[in-house]
Amino acid sequence: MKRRPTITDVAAAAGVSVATVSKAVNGRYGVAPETVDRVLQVVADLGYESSLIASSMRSRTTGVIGVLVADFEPFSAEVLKGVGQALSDSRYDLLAYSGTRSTAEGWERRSLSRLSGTLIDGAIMVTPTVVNVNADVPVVAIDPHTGPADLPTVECDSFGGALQATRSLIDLGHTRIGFIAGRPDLRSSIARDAGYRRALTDAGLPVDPALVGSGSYRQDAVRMAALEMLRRSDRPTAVFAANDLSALEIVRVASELGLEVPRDLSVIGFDDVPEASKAIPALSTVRQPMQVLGAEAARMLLDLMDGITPTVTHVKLPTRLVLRETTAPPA
Amino acid sequence: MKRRPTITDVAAAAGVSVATVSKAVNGRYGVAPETVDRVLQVVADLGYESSLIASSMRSRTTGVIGVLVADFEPFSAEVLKGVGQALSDSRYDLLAYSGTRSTAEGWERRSLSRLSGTLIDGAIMVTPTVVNVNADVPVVAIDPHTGPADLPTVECDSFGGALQATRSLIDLGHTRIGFIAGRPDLRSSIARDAGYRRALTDAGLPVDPALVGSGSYRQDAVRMAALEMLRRSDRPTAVFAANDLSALEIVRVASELGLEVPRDLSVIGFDDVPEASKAIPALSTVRQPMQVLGAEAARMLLDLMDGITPTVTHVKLPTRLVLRETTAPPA
DNA sequence: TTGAAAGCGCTAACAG
DNA sequence: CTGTTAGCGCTTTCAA
Repeated sequence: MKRRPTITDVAAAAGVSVATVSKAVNGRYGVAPETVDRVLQVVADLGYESSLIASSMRSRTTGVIGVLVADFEPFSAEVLKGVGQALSDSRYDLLAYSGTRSTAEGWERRSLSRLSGTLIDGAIMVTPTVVNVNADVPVVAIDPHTGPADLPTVECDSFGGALQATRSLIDLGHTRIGFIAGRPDLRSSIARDAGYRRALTDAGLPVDPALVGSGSYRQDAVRMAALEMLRRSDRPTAVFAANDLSALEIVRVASELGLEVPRDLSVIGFDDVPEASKAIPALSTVRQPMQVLGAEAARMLLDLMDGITPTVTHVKLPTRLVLRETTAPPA
Repeated sequence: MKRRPTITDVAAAAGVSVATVSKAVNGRYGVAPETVDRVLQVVADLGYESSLIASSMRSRTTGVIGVLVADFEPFSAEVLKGVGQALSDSRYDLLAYSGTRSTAEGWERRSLSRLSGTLIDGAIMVTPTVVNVNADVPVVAIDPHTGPADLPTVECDSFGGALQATRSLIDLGHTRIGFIAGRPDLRSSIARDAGYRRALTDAGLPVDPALVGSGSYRQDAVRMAALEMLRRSDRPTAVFAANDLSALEIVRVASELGLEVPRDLSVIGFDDVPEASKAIPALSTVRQPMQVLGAEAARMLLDLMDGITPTVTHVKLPTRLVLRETTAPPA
């Protein structure tokens, strides 16, 4: 907890000006070799490291890529791993930022604004609520907001995944199938909702509004919706949830209500976060390649930053149904 | 990609000085209510957000906590989730930083130096190689470097875990048990090594240097060590690896060599990262509570930043053996 | 109640 | 080859 040495300290100790230190440290032309040596020696002695912040204020470029997330939950964590891997042999540092303080709508707008222009050379936004941002750096969105996307985006086939999940429930013999929706502002959530409805309709089953709850990916909202749905006398025998964390919460609620999964209730989630397969019983779900999502976004961003106009600006990756222990025919 | 508005833009548009804008935005005393209103209106219109970087250069405090990792691999990702959860209802933003560019020793020294003093109010370093850092903010280390730690630390019982893992192999009937070591600069790696040796010694088994490889947690090094070890005529019938990623690599190498796991070779890892249970065959491992590690560190850091001297500065959490599909009696 | 001015640590002209 | 100077966007005295 000693005070960090600044460029001024180094300059003083080396008996040169701060400008010379800057040049020496950054390997700029026009410094005598012996001066460089002396400066670097002092740098080593003092353990000096240039402040990323101060440098970035002047030099418009920092070699840092930012990943903006609402929260460090399992989904973002997986995406982050993918981005990290894709960037591991690039020359960029990686900075992940979550504005804990502003769960409010528009967090990414704020975060991006605060970091861009100085700290980061490019950004990846994960499940942004707002798509129309003003940054002075290239931005790629993963699983973006609904509405016109002027941003390059990477997402997965939510409609197809939801269709498949719901169909599998139907194939098992379920006819009363509930749905807990996700964040209504995300394009992917809407697609999952649509996939669910389509599967029912295709099978000639009615869509009962009483079996559609709004969870918004928030634990408390999911709990409330699940409680209401499962307490009904005509409760569903299966529920499809728009993401795994919601599905896991439903399983919890079911068990509190004395319902056994999957005997009394089948549950399918979406994402296949690590927590899904670790749960007891292991959660059936729709796997989306989260790490690939991140890696793909990183690749696009890298191109963008190199001034390359990407040929594909909207990537959609396939999903796959993974049936585990929370699905069974109705009792 | 419009240019981000700065405080100067706001000032101009509102017809006041930048100083006034600053005061209005930050709710300082001494600004006429109507001026405040006008300024905030312009702020909203322009979509202005103060630059985190510029602010942090002047105001010694930012409300941001930094987590410094070498890489966004599974272990750090889990830790990050824990930190995020612990901080979710604090007033702090969370910033995770990985210096991709400097895999070199001392990355955390550099990262910390570059971020602290300006950008972050406190830091958590994950598996730092260097423990003697000069930051001007409080720092907590997770799974730290060996050597005298003047830093508060959080880690798990690596010795006990390794002991248990190796013993379980012995109990299965194995007598030739290999070990692929981790990063020799980490205290936890050394403890795992020691636990392995102790288990063998306790059982009256010799420690064969030919069965101890150095992996350093790096895939290529692990591969080489595993290859060498498994090609021997007197190859081990079981291997304990200092972390899961190493163990997974060993399984891969074994299969390339035509050895079937666990029939021809038992493997146990350490950590229980999500990838371990998803692997085929599912990896037997020593579970360490990675998220709790992160949460615990966050709690300590919060105290430190509040000026509270923590009563316990070195937390050690228990581990638990999780036997899955990569362990069996020797053929 | 407001604004002018200094300065955080650093880089980039430009002089010397 | 080196130092002086001028900011980057912001906050904070201190006068007006």
